[in-house]
Amino acid sequence: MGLVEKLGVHLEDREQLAPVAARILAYVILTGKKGSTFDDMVTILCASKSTISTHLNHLKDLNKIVYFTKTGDRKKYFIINRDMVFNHIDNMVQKWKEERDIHLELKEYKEKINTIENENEKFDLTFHDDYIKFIDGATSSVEELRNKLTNNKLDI
Amino acid sequence: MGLVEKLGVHLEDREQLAPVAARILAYVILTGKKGSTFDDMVTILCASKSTISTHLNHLKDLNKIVYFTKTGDRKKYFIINRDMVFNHIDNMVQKWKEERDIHLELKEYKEKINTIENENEKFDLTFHDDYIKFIDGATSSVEELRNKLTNNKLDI
DNA sequence: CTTTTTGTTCGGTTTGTTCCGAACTAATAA
DNA sequence: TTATTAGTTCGGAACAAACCGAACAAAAAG
Repeated sequence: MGLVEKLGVHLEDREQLAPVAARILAYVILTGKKGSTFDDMVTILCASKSTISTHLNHLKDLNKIVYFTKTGDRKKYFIINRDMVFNHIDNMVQKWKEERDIHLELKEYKEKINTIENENEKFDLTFHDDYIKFIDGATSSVEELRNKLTNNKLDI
Repeated sequence: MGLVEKLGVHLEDREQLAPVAARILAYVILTGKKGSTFDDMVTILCASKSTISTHLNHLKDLNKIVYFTKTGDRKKYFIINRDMVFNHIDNMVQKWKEERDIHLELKEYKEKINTIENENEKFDLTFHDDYIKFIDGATSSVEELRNKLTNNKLDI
């Protein structure tokens, strides 16, 4: 499946995962609700058991995947965590918040310097204001969207 | 300056830069419009000339920084590119577009499988629909915001 | 024409990441 | 009890990234 590779490359970048970890996630997404087992992944992704084990636990720790079991079957069937979309949004918003705090801190620092510095070396603060304005707008619109998605989910 | 470190750590993560490259960007941001020179950075960031040279050129290639010169002075004075906010937004939107395409491709693939698979193994497509809906909403609101910021800039 | 300033380029070391194999565990099956 | 299944843990190999120092270049200054 070329799709595993294509999606894998994308996830590697977006989720900051090691190559095999990204392939696992891609494969789990492509396999869907019937679930993928440890052995499937060892075979299909051509990776060692230790590598699969490590990354699988890592992905579980990151809440990217969950698993179900079948009675009388010791295997774990891994599927993506349906909350991944929401976690993704929440992480994004969280990072924006941190970014906003840093810009506020920078602005504060520069304002302090500005009071003692001579006129033509004064800092231009519009950069930080623009950024903060952007973050505020982006955050509120994305959060609004998140709520809309939550409501849609409840409708089903 | 602890702020260089704090901002540096943040930029390292957000812009995917090497430690020293992120410190350079942080220092340039904190120095403001009076500009930072090559030698300033070698001294203050405690890095070798080769390291500063490489990363400085890299940041220039990435359009993160620009420089001005003074007549009768060979030094280059580096400042951040004022378009960094817009480039950041554009990159984000670009990545979202790529993500959207992948979700469409995945959905297409799963729809094809669904026609031949038995009922209880059918793929659930709402995941991709949710994601695409999220990306569309996020993109349009962020682009609207971008336009607002552009207009504000013209007002000055 | 030699020295200084302002960098660049190259080779190598250090550091960190990613993956593998081999040995292990814990549970079930024979 | 022994074998098999389903994984985990550890040590290290292979590779990649980040940084440094030394040698070099190009322009201006002395």
